[in-house]
Amino acid sequence: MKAKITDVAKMAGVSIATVSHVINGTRYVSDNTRKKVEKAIRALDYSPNISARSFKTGRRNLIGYVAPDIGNRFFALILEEIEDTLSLHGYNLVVVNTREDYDREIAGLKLLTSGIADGIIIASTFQNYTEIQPYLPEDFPVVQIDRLPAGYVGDSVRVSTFAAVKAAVADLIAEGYTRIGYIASISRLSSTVERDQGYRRALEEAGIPLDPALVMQGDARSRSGYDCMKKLVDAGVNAVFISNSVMAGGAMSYLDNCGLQIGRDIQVVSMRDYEWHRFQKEAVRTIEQPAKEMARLAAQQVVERIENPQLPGRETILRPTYHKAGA
Amino acid sequence: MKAKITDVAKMAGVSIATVSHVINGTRYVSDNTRKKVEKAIRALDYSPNISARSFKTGRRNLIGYVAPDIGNRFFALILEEIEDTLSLHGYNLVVVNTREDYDREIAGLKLLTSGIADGIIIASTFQNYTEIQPYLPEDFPVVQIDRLPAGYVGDSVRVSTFAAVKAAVADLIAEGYTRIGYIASISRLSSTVERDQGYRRALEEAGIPLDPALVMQGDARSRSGYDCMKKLVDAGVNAVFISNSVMAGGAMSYLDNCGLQIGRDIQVVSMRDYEWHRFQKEAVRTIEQPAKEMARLAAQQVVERIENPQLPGRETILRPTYHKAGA
DNA sequence: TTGTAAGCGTTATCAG
DNA sequence: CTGATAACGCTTACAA
Repeated sequence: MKAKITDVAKMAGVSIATVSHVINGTRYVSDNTRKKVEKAIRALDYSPNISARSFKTGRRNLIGYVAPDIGNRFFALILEEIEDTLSLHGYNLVVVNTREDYDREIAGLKLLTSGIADGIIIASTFQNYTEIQPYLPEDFPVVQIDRLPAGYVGDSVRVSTFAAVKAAVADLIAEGYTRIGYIASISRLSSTVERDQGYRRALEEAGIPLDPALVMQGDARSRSGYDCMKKLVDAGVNAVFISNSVMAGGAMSYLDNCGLQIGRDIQVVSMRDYEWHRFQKEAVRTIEQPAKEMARLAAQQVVERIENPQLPGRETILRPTYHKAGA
Repeated sequence: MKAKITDVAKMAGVSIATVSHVINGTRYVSDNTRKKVEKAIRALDYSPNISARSFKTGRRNLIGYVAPDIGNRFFALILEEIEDTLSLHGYNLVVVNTREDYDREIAGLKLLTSGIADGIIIASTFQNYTEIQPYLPEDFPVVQIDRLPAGYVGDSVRVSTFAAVKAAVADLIAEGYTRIGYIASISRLSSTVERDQGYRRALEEAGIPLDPALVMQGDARSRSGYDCMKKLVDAGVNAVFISNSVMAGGAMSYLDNCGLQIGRDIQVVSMRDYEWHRFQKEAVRTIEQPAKEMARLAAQQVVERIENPQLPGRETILRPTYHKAGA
């Protein structure tokens, strides 16, 4: 039978209050008593019952990470960095993978907010904040990461890609490319919307009419990158902007299959959420998201919010970096 | 203020016991009372306090996943599949990333077993079970995955690669390749040891003496794959066996850099822990690990162990598949 | 410098 | 079929 605080108290000949205070360092205890208590703890191999403690204190030292696709290296990278940062602050990480599914996300939020977690970091699959708000108790510590549902006001960390996308597309135009295709990601996401706008604005400012045939709606998976690229090649593009790394993988796979060489036969600009494999490095132009940085900041932010609920909401916006030579 | 069970009981005009039983379906409740209770629950937007419940029951419905490197796609894949499987059974996943660090692994185990988790799935970085045994309370549900520390007896799920590695190397030999290099992974791991043996045995059975200059000790990271490949090329290999996907990425990167074409200038056989990117597919021979399958089985196994502690220990061994044409 | 005792919100054991 | 009520193990006023 696992030892409890009363056993320690009995053995050390003190009250349970004293034992508790020795453990938590929460009030002065004489050297002598402390030693007796510590000895008893060792002798009994005692460790506090975490469930009892969190029941009593209301804190579980657990943070939830609600991600749309853990299989996507971008979100896996964020996961890793969050875990790392949280462990520094004495928190552990509970992972919920929603697979871009509304119901799974809501179920996850319900669960996490029902007493499982002290706070949540979420990359929501919802477009509007009102759709998840009912499942986030008021004042529950939440940090939105990467994506920002419309109408949300509060803590968030994300990367603003509008300017970088616009500049990259403008750059293509300046070099004489005019038939510039675009493979978009899931349209309801704020991150997608921003990239849409960057693409459109660049064309607009150059006086190039938007050709709907060159805009492909992808679904953020590799397969759709492949399919969209195929259609764009058939439509005769000489350059393309791709909205995320996963689809870029698929798209480049297609280019490779039909012998088109990037940088020579076609220009490719892609968002880069994570490191690329070899081969892909040379000629592809990339807009790199500081994923780790984002994750670290988000983790710090939840912890701060938990430990100081009065803090005003903070919106952190990072900038991506454009690599014309590839990475 | 969040509603509690007493509020519901009061509103429905029943005892808290009845409310509890309605919620948990743990004893018969008349239709009438049930409806009253359910109505009150909705009206008050009540949900049970999970902390109180787990304090009382001693169950937290949380499983720990202790992985050596979440950044490695292999372990990320396993993570994803574990999460998926566990959620089916009503469990959530707590992730601890040890980064192949002894201290982090021990700290993680201490934490998880101290009341955080009901069970643990672990790919240990330790060679011997005796080193972690002190941190795993007797009868604590544990499933070892992928790696099997020496001396461990109990639940485990892994892939046996000895036969496949031996066959693949023998195949190279049969085709006339004799200078076959080997890039090994972290030597203390059971998974590495098995592959070592497969490689050695194949040479042995063909009567080829082992040339130490052709055996490189890697560290499971991409960089070391690159460096080891360089040395092997300098040593004049015409084929190579690589012990994991991550190092294979680095190794192939080197081959690419110096213009050596796989399948023509050099044969490459590699363990394949996860999907490859394009380009790498064609000529590389792979030994594919059923990572997802392994993860699913491990998750099911912890749950079974938790729900039926009497169950005899079960060791599950899966077989990899050899793809001579690549994937 | 330390002890006493009141809860925290459930579940589960009795009784009825 | 339902209700009282005693735990569960800890933290934290309040007392001394």
